[in-house]
Amino acid sequence: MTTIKDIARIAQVSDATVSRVINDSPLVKEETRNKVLEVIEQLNYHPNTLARGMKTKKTYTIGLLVATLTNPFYAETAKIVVDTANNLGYATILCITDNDRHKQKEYINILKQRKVDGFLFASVLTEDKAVRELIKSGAPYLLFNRRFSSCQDVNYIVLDNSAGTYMAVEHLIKLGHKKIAFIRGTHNFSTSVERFSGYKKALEDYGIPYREEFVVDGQYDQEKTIHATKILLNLPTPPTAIVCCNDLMALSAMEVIISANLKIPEDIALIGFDNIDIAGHSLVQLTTVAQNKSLMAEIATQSLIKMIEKTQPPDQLVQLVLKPQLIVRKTCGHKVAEKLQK
Amino acid sequence: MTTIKDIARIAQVSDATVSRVINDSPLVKEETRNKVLEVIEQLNYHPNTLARGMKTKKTYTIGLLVATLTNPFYAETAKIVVDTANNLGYATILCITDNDRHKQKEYINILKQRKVDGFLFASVLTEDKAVRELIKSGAPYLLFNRRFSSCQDVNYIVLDNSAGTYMAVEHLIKLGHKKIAFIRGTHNFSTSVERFSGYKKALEDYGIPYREEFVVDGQYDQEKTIHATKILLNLPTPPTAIVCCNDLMALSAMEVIISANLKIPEDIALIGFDNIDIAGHSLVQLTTVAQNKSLMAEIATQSLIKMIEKTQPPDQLVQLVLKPQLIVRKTCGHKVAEKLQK
DNA sequence: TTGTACGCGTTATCAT
DNA sequence: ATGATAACGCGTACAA
Repeated sequence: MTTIKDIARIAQVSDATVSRVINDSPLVKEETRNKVLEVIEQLNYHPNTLARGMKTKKTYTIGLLVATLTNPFYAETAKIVVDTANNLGYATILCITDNDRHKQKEYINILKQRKVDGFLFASVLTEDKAVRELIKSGAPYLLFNRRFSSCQDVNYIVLDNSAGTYMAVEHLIKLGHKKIAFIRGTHNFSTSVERFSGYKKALEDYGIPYREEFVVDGQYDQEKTIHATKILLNLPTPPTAIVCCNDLMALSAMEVIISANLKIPEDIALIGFDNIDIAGHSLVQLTTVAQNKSLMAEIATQSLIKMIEKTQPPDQLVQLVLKPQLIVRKTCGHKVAEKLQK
Repeated sequence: MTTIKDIARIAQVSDATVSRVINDSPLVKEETRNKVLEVIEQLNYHPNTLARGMKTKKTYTIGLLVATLTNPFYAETAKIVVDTANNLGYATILCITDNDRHKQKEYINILKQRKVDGFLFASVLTEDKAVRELIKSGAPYLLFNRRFSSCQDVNYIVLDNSAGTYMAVEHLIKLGHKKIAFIRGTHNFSTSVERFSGYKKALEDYGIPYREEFVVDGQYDQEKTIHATKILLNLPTPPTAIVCCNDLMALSAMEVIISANLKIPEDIALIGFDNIDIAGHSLVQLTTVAQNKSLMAEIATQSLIKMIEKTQPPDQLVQLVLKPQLIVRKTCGHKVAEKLQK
């Protein structure tokens, strides 16, 4: 392993000079700079980030904590984070929490030991002691996609999830639907909670009574969603439309509806959330609420790094709520048939 | 930031003793050990991995280089790698290469500077100078999923891709198909090359002449696959079956076939490769070649870490070729209609 | 413009 | 069983 000393020896200068060259210090003669650069090139020398980090207290590394990668939303998100961070000179340590508090806590410790410069949480639960403590410790961090239920003093960038489902339900109502069901996600994800509240608010605003039997739990889980959908279909008066907390759940609901020999959208309209790639496939054509994932992930990464580099005043909170967009495809059809309106 | 010295001072022992406690050395009296542990607990002390790495030359970090995360195959793979590594005490730095030589080279340098203990390449091209050099330098590494075209002295774990398409084509032939097309992937991915050779071999073994016009380029790209499929459908004598180099391409081909008002499998049978989640969806029901991604990723990670920890003799190559499995679903149907057989 | 010397937090070697 | 000290590779204050 070649070190700064090897370079110094061969270039016949001191370690300090080599260090200056590496760090683009202006206090070095053009001539010696070139001589040093030459040797660096020759020996294919690369400074040791660890040693550098010991002095500077900077590792140029961030930690990204996501619940899962099998949900395309997080996969796409992670890609943007890694790319953006890399462009700004930061490496990304990936941690997969499975929505498990303990795993997340463990990962936080690992990242702390590795002295990462900042923490990017894509999937916090509605409350989390370990994350709160980390925040209190003053470490640069940012929550995105999901946030706490109480977030006054917390940095976050999220979608206006409530507005998203509101638009979806509104769209269905304008299509003539009155019996609109909702398949919920997990109760301790802010996305899920907020999407549910948007559903309720839209019903309320349009004077449609809230019916408890139309709200079932899918918990972002395939099995549970299948079960929940079956319950909806077997209701004495089943819904004419179903809004799902995300696309993956809508996909599962779709399977149940089809195997019950019902037609989408003729018998049942369906709307998802996230606009994952497959939702646009001609076989699927899922109406859904889109969020600009790339933008969110990019801004999140940039903001975090600004915080790290103190470009942004440390006491100033980052709190951003992005607007969703309804993507109308085939699964909610046009006007609903008269017979279903009753 | 609390360091080993703080602990030592408060516990009234030397740094060395604290270090011994941290590293579970037997050479420390039970009494003092407890005293130290208590202080560690109190101050919530965590050893600095960087400083440790400086001495031990071990960072307990690996680099994972994947082409993309938007392909579910890599997303699932990355999840397993991260989990497996974590269980063995290693963190994972994620790098996304976009199949770009230069990006990959840049990432290799970044990882070298960070002194990662090993490199896991999920998506090398059929040849790559930067990777070859890394290998020559003696760093622990493992190629998986894709490998070089010439691999005598290289560690790799891959699927028997050739056997995979062979099984697919064989299945189609036994169903009565004779006009079987193949949509190729990118020429400099070993997966693509090997899958193509399996296609050719099956035709040969069953005495079906190879037809150049039946082989088109999809290059693992949506647009290109759509274009390629259109070409196939517009042939004077179009194929009765299409084998795609992966599921994502099959999904795209499917869109074209459907929008041409052709039926799958009645008019055209379709087979993919990878068995991504969505392939099993009731709307899709794609026949495909499955590989045990999880197993491959897990073995790969474990093998790499064995190499790092020298549990495995360093001169012994890891070369593993896993067997694929044909998953028969609806997109290739039963016996093909007489009229198509001609 | 350049060099010397120290310290970052830890482990390892040598004493004791 | 424990402590003092050097070393890992680098950056930087200070001196020259």
